[in-house]
Amino acid sequence: MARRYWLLKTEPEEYSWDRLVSDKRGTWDGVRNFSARNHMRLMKQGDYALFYHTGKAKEVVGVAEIVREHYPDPTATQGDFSAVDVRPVQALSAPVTLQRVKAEPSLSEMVLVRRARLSVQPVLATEFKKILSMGKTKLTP
DNA sequence: GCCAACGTTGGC
DNA sequence: GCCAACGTTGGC
Repeated sequence: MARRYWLLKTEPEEYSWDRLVSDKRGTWDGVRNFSARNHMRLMKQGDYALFYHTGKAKEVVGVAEIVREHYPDPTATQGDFSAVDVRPVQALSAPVTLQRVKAEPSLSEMVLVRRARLSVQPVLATEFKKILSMGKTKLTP
């Protein structure tokens, strides 16, 4: 089964890439949107996710890997929500800003552009590769 | 800080 | 099951 690609959005003040790097592993919880949750439930171990800083930064800063598939969100006191665990794979050599994503014709269909508010999004393999090349980054296995 | 977009809730 | 009202997100 081929690896699938996602995008995880976070306020860096809340949980940043640097924090994930120093933690070495993080729990992605607190998602309270059904569409986002449903995407999390489709994530498989080994899938890659673009790590996107929203708010002030507005840029893709790194690649994370799903290391634990969905389980009940420990922070959800009510409702049916899920969490996954991630680890940092690699920082982008050059962060890719939202501005550049929007200016790139081949990325015009990205969910990030079309449905900006969705916090957990699917990403096409072609889009994922494009972001990496715009970020001057080659993943080292 | 504003506000458009959009997801959720609840009355009918 | 529809849809108006409401709340939240996030880009600008």
